Parts: sequence; C-alpha cells; structure tokens
Amino acid sequence: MEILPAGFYARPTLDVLEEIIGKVLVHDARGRRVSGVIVEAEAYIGESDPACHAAPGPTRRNAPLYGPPGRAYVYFNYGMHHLVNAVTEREGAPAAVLIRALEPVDGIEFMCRRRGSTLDPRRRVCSGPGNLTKALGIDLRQNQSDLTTSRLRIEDHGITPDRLTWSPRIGIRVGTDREWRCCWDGHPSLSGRVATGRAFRR
DNA sequence: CGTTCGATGCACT
DNA sequence: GTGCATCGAACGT
Repeated sequence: MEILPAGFYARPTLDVLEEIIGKVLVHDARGRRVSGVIVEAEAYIGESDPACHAAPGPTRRNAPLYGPPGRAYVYFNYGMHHLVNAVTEREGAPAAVLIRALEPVDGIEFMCRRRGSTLDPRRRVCSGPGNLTKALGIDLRQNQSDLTTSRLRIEDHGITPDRLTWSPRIGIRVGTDREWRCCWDGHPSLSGRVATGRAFRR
C-alpha cells in the first residue's frame, strides 16, 4: 500500500476520475485512522464547465482549483456540509474530482459515532459527499492539504473495480449533459441516487 | 416506491 | 440579497 504521488493527479481529470475509483481516502486525526474505498466521484473541469466552481473565473473561494494538483479543495455548502475534492491537471488549469461515496474500511464505529446515533446501516455511513466528510472529520481546516504528505491522503491498496458506470453528474442545475460521474458499478455504498448510465468493463 | 421541504452559513454580485 | 457540487424527515401514491 502506498500514497498516490503528485503525478497521479497531474493528468487529464477524466483519467484521474476513472482511476481514483478503488483508491482509499484516509484521514488521521488525533492519532485515529479512518478510511474508506472511493466508490463514486465526479469531475469538474475548467472555466468552461458551468458546474465547476471555476466557471466565474478566479475568486478567493476557488483559489485551490487553480493551484498545484494533488491538493485538497474543501468547501462549505448549504450552510451545513463540507465537500472534498482532489485537485487535478496543473497549476493555472482549474479542475478537480469530487469524492461522493466511500465503502467504510478503518474506524467504522468511530465514523458511525461522528454521524450520530439516529442512523445507521454501516454501508450508508460514507455514502454522499456531505456524509463522508462528516464521517471522516474533514472540514475547512483540510482545505489545500497536500494529499501526498498530510494526514488527509489517498492510498493505493491495489483494489480494482470490475466494472465502472459513467453517468451525468447529480445535484447540479447546469452542466448535466456531461457524463462525468463515475461509479463502481452496483456497489452497495453508492450515494442515494444510483447511476443509470452504461457500465464498462475495465 | 416517489416528491417536497426546512435547516443553515457563506462567497459572491 | 441570492443561490448553492446536501441531507433526511415527512409526507403522498
């Protein structure tokens, strides 16, 4: 098992999107390791993508998207949810992959506690971009963290999904024509709305 | 099954 | 002041 190097992220975003499925998102906080296998993600690419936060051009909020690949872009949304992205491409080319769902691996009981006691079949604990950040304890303090060196990182455990499903991105009002949502086909930990796109063998 | 709706805070114009 | 890359409870069918 090894940490993904910066070169993994410094590539076309759709390549990163496809290959990030099966990798392991890890957060070590207060000496406690929590982690999960990435089973769902979406691409947001460039100022010409109307759903990308870079669409209005550079602002203070979206600055991490314009920075070096391999960093985290964390932002706060709907007044209550943190969402975590991995920045891709290269400096000056704003693009990222949004992590949407994990299969829980390490610290499952701790993650359930963070999510609250009103839940929970375990497989729902990290399903949904707001849910997984809450379960892993990710918030704005991790914005711009270096995913290759910090306590928030992505590891390669040699896991390869058998099939992937590509479909339109969800939860957005614009840019829904692009099929930039990539899911581990049929995985039980996918977020609420299950993809109906086409499945491809790898 | 399905859809609607309230909670909630901040970046941006 | 507006609009979110959301979530889950509360309904209706």
